[in-house]
Amino acid sequence: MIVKNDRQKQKELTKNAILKVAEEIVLQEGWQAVSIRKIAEAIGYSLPVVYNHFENKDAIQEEFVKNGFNMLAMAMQSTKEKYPEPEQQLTQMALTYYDFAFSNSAYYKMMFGLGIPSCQKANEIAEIGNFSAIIIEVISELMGETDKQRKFLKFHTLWSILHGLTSINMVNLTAAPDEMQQQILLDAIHGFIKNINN
Amino acid sequence: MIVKNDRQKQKELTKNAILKVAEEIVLQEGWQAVSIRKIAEAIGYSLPVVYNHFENKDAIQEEFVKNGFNMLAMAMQSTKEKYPEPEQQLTQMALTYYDFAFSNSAYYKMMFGLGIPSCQKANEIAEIGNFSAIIIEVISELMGETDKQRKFLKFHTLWSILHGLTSINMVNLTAAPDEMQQQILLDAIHGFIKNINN
DNA sequence: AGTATAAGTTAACAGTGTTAGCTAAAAGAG
DNA sequence: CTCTTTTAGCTAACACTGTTAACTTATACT
Repeated sequence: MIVKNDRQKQKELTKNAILKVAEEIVLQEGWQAVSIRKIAEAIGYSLPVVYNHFENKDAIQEEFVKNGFNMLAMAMQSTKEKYPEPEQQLTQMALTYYDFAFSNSAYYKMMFGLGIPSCQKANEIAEIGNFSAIIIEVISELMGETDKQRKFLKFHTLWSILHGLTSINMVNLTAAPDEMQQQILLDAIHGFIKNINN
Repeated sequence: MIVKNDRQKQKELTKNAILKVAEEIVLQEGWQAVSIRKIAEAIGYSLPVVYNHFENKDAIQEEFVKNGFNMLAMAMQSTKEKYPEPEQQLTQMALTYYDFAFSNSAYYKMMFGLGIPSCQKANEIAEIGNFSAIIIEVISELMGETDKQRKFLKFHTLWSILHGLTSINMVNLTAAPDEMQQQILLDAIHGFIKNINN
């Protein structure tokens, strides 16, 4: 029925409204500042209405994690298409990764916060699979062999390097100067590519 | 006075008691399960007494971060002393790092949680300096030159690799099989050492 | 028009970090 | 040994948090 569609449409609308207002708070004050009450007030409904669209607060966070991985995957895919050579692609994609993390640090923190609630379910998030696939594709072109497991291993190594650099700078543990950071990243990627067939 | 010493002694005693009970909760249920009320009840005092020893909850967490870095530094130093060759030392120290992170994951999460509260003050924590020094020492021996900045750069790269591997496995994002993980780590360290003079 | 279903409400439960204000005990001075 | 000052500790409260039960109102269907 048309009426039923209207209902569903309305439901999606308020669901989007919830995510939108949540994002505003996340970007301005971080995830810890998001509360169900703030969301409810902002969308003009009473508190329990939020629970009609999300089972709990963690479910909202999960949406941000998925969204974040999609954004990251799109950014890297777009960078990849700008360069012809795999080596160049990978290097530039690494810079894109780093850039994404700091331009969208609120998202990045939610995606990788070690206290992530859905820790067990993290490997079930499809969006991460898409992200992985994009990188593995480039790695494949750089590697002579085609052993799936070795490609996955190399992907895992690369991702670790990227995330490690990013997160250590993010918590500002070493306070490396700004101009040094890109150098470190390029140094690490260079080493990775040089060693990709070992 | 002796009396004054007794007072101070008592104060330190309850401060240690607070940290001890906090650690118990952290190890069993994680940091998010720690509450000031639980601590107060466990040490047999009323709630505000905790605030006589720590300015706020974040101050307690900071203690864990410091402690964690000391434990990690000691473990790596101890491993280092077991091997004569720098290359061997670095490889084994990497394994120790990884092992520490998963044997003391509650500590590790507090040390590196991206939502770390004292984010700005993180570079002021002296314990991190000690930890850095131990690794930089080994790197120095592996590097021909002695440019301080380049050594720091290499240290930063290595730490990023270690932390990246660790934390990505910790949030279980890729679900790499267990036997693969050590291989990845060794692969990455091998690449790092091979490239250390580039 | 009357009934079943869904939407939205208020109010409460069980927590959280943090602080103001009071009381009881110990320390220092006369 | 008493009196005053300092300190230790307490109760109670504030302003929040996520989550849920129970009730009301409005919509849809027979």
